[in-house]
Amino acid sequence: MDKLDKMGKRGESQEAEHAENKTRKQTNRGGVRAGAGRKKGSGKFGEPTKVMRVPESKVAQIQSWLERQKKGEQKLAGLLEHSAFKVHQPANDERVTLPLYSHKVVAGFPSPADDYIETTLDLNEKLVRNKEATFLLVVEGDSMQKAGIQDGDILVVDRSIEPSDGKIVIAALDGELTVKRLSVKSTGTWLVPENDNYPPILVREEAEMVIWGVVTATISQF
Amino acid sequence: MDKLDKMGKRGESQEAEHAENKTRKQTNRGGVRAGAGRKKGSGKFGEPTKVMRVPESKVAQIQSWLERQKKGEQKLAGLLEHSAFKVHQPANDERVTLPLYSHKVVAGFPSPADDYIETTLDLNEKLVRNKEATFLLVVEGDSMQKAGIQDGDILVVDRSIEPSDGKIVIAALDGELTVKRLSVKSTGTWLVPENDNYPPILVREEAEMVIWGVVTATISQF
DNA sequence: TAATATGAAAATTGTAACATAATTCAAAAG
DNA sequence: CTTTTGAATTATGTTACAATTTTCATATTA
Repeated sequence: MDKLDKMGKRGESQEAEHAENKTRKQTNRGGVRAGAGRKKGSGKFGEPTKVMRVPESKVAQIQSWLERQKKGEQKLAGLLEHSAFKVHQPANDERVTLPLYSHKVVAGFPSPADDYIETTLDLNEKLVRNKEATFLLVVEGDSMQKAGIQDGDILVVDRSIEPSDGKIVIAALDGELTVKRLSVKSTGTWLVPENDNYPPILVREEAEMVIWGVVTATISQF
Repeated sequence: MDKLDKMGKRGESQEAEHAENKTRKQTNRGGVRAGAGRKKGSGKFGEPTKVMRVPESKVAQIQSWLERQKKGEQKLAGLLEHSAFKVHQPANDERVTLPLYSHKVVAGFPSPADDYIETTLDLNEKLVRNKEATFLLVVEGDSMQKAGIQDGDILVVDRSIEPSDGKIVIAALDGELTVKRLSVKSTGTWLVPENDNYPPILVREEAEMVIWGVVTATISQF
């Protein structure tokens, strides 16, 4: 209704103008100009779009996902900028050191005496080489069980380490996060679980894989 | 019906002359029949579809996701793999050093970039509850492999926690230091390895066992 | 009679097309 | 100089359409 009304109004006014201005076109504003008109990429997606056919039941999910992707990309961009391979020395103001006992030394001695303290260790320093490029993730699933990565573990992920063959990586494959061992072979790039119940995943050319970082440690809490 | 059709067929040559078939094309095969044509739901999605406009860069991901959704029900294992991360409980500590990302699985369409910074976490605070009573040990051997404790791991041991049934403990049994799961049964006290290649150890009355502490975490570095 | 081939009907599917809607900016108006 | 105007241009949701696929009663063949 509204739309129809607008159309009608526009048509009317044009007719009126036409009548008053004796057959002269009234285009004395706007018009053909270089740079006129809406800018490309000014839509809500910021890029060209395509129409695609999807099952009815999935429409809402996809729309929701696209919304979240939009917001998330901004945050991810910020993260990438922020942790772009800059080495930063961790402040040692709150340095916590713990006694590290050597298994060999204490073997045969049933009491924990201070004499057997081999060294002291700060867990942050031990586990975090590059503070600005490191983040933590919690694992769900057992696909890396043989590598000692268990369900519920906290992974220490270093974004400044170059992903290479044999490294355990956090990979976003077609938008889904997984932890797998990266295998770069002549047969292609593979994401290999360390659990016989799971098959290796071939990263196809058309797939979109983003490596978030390399896993440097895993922490299991009991 | 059958008979009528047959009659029609037989009168084929006369169809042009006699208008028995009223507006029927002179089709002698196929044609309007109850149950003719493609069945509903026979498409690749098995349900009605809609067209929607999406950003070009997301087309491949959505298609890939739809593919996996389709055959997703078949492999539960694969499904679990895809949601390899869960939300981690935020630490209630004020002090923060490392970002802890969480991966929320939203309505089956996970978005790795959505609200992924859950909190920040200090590893020392996360792993050490009682600093004065905590020490670290380096593991030798694989007797606790199934518990995720590997050779070379760093164990976080808390001496202030009361050893009890089911806890993983550092025990000095007759002068030999081991890490085992403590099992207190009616049959006696046992030190149980988590590796089928090692037998449980019965702690005899006359044996001298000293529990050094309870293992609260294990750290594997790659 | 049984098995195979045929082709129209019905549904699917990818993409083009269309109608608004939203945005932009130079020129006109104040 | 500031505000208003409106054509130009792109974006967006939906419909339309042509090509494809599937189905099955019937015709044809064996």
